[in-house]
Amino acid sequence: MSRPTRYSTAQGKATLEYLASLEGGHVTAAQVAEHFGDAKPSIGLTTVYRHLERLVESGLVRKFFVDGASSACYQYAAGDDNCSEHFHLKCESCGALLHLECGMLDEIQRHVRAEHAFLINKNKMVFYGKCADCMKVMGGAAENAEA
Amino acid sequence: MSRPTRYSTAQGKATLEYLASLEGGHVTAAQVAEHFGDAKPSIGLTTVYRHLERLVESGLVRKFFVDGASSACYQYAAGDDNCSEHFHLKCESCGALLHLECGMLDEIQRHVRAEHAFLINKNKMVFYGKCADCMKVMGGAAENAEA
DNA sequence: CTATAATCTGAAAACGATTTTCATATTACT
DNA sequence: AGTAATATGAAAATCGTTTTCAGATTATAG
Repeated sequence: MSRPTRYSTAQGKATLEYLASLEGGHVTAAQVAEHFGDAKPSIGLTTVYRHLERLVESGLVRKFFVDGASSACYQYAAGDDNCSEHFHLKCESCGALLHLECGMLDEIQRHVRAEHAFLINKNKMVFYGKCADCMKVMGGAAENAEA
Repeated sequence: MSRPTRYSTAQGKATLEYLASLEGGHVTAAQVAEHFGDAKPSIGLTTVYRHLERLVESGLVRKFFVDGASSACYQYAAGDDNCSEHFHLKCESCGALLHLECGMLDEIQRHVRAEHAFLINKNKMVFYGKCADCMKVMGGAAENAEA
């Protein structure tokens, strides 16, 4: 039914390779298309979306939404190895998107599964809040300040 | 600068009261507008968005995005009382949006703050994964099935 | 109670991300 | 080669949200 394509295409490979080359970095569909603006196999935005969607389905790429950003973020998932312990923290004050390496999330997963009968997909975890720098700067009061 | 308005308006009150009447339920801006389609103080979508934004800023209402849903969700925040221990679980298989009452999230907050210098805003927490029913039905394999 | 200024309302237009359409090009398989 | 299946991408269509702007409402002064 949703058998992965039997066709190999230059654009598909290029897209995946580009994502993989980012070493954990995340990009939007538009950024991918822009990256291939001049490249040999130029890739249109429509096609980028199609490949990204496919890659997400196949588990090779992570897709997540960050409130504040207008478009989805895509990130190479490295076969789950360097990825399963790698989560996102979004600072609501300065807009920074930080990475969090923390085994504690496994405990949460275990707990929620055991006590609340829900199996968390850690890939999409995004926590919102305030980063260290912003905490220093604004003590604990103030609000606004989108980067 | 962002002084809350000194004006009281029928639409603003109606919007807040409607949210509050939902007892923890969440709605989209469109749903709010639709709800007031016939009502005495009919409220246009534009105005609904404006009031919701305001209510979110003032902390009376929670706003969160759920991947898969195309629009933002708004939920009465009840002055932080019945709300601070109330989080969301989104089943990626059946689409259900479940509620989670769990003190463990406080531990996470404490840990991430202490060890990772980041203060999590628990309001926006949304965990993705698979609900109990879907786990039963599909064992552990299959994928698709948006509700 | 009337005037005037500040604020609100909402229809319509603008926007921006994503999806769909569709004609064309590419690839797989015979 | 030849045909069918699949991929491509420009343009159009969607859809949620924001902006514009003229007209309505409310606050406050006089």
